[in-house]
Amino acid sequence: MVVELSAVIVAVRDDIPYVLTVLSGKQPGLPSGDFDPDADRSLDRAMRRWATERTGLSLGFVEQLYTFGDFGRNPAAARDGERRISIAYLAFVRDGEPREELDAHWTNAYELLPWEDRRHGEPDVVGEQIAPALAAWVDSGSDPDQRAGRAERADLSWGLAGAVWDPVRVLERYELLFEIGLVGESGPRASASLGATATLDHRRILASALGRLRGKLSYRPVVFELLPPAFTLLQLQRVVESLVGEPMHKQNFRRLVETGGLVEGTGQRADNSPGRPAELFRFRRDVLRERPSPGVGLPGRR
Amino acid sequence: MVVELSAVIVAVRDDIPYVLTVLSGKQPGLPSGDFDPDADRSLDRAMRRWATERTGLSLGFVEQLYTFGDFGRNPAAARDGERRISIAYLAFVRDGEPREELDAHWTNAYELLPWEDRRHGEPDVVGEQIAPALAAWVDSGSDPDQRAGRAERADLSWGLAGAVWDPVRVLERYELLFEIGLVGESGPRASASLGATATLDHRRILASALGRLRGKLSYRPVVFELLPPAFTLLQLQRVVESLVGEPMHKQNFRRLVETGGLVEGTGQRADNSPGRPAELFRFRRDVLRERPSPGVGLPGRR
DNA sequence: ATTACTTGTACTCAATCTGAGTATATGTAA
DNA sequence: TTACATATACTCAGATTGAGTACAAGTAAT
Repeated sequence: MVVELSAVIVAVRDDIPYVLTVLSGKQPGLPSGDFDPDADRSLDRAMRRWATERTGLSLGFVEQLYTFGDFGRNPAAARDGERRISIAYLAFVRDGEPREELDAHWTNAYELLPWEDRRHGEPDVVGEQIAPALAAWVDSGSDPDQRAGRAERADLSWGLAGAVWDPVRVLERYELLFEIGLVGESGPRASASLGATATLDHRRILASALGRLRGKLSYRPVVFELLPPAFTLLQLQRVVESLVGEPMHKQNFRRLVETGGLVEGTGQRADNSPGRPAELFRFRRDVLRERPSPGVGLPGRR
Repeated sequence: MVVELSAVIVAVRDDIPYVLTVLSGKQPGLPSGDFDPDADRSLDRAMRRWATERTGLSLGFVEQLYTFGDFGRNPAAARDGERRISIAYLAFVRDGEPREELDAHWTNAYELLPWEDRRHGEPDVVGEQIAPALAAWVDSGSDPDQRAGRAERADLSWGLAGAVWDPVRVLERYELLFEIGLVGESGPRASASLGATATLDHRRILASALGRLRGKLSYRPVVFELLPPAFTLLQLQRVVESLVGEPMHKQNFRRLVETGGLVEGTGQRADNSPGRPAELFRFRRDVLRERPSPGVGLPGRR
């Protein structure tokens, strides 16, 4: 059995979350490579070494995401009878570093998962294509029980029919679209408004990365690994919003991070801004010992 | 490379969280088996089938935990030059089911990780053995920077020196004990008050399972998978406490789950109790559509 | 029958947190 | 000097939380 490592390397720039992709054939895919147990003593170590060698980037936060091993989902592998499991990692790169490296590019994560960006309201795809397709899928259930089950699943993951939109359920949403045939991992099923496609199930891996990341934001101060050491509160807010995919109340956000002890002002101020110059803040490490799970909480999460 | 599946199968009975263990040689270990890609199309499927066959239990909630592949940590594997990675799963079994099966036993999780049970205050091991050992380790740092780093790590994970005890950081704590040589995965380093040992790094897997489980409790209604369909509020509270390892305020807990819409009363009442009979409640599924992340929140998590 | 004891359930109260604003400050560019 | 843009301070009502007090409804002992 071949064990493969793949990485979702994330950077935020200009309010857009980017993932590092490489071109494999005609489609973009996540950087990945086979794990060689003779070269590295542990998976985590292999991941770090290999990612830095391959991309030239220095990773900040790194976390193992999930191990994928579904031979039914990878048509190519199934055909060749290849046995391959893929261990996915999530890693952050600080803004400033992102640059084109080797054959790698930075791809807007929301180009691959367009329905996840709700900063400017619900994207049109949801109402125009996704919701109708979900409704049809629900109705096509064979008996009332199955239809009820399908309706609940659709409503919960997509926040329909009075249910709440949960930014964290990225994977659930993707899986559902995949199941009803709205997104394919390659081939003709793809439609532009449903996002660019990627090799194999790399979009699925991205979905699980985005979900994990969003969840983590609210109880671990991981955003700061994506920001320069000093930043304005608006910069911080924009990065959070870009990741969570939802807008936040500016004054309350400020209060949250300031009185929450997550940041502290450096005396300096940013100069490049259009309006009144903002004070530069830095992450306040001491918050870790004061609060068990400090994060920038998603709005309305209850 | 051999891919192995292992499972942390959890059940709660009499306010004690149990994990299913099998005897491998002289020590208990988690049930595990090699993954055969020809028998199962996906890892998750393999896990379910294999666990039910092997243990005769029907699993409720199942979630992939982590993939371990550190050849340095498994002395036996290193000696034989064996290349083996292990994909760990967390699974729940409802109370009522737990019974001895085949060669399997239910082991009190806190026998393996005694310092994690703080329901009756901080266990003596912490003050008597762990804290001093940590202090010694901090002091033995080669330079002030290293000592400061060590102190921060020790304080944060163990809630020392004014830091807060975070029930979720189970794995961090175990890793630290392992690093400073206080717990060994086998061999003479073991001391009774530091918990029973288990094969290979199975205690480490258990630690990551307990951490994940504790975290999950607060934002997903997973406890109910461990309880019978109808339960009293005190039963529910005791199960949560046993998993989180901390006591909770009874009246507030009741308010939390009742006004939080997590449960609803069945008209019936329990009869077996010593005092006034309690009403039986059931999980209220509708809460899922009302709130994005309903859980029984850990106390004081902020 | 009464009392002690046990557990369940309702309610209070102050402190804190949250969502949604209004108001004012301090820059740059026309 | 005036727009305009962003930053930051402050208000206020409603909800949530932590910590109790009080009372209800059973069983077992006297």
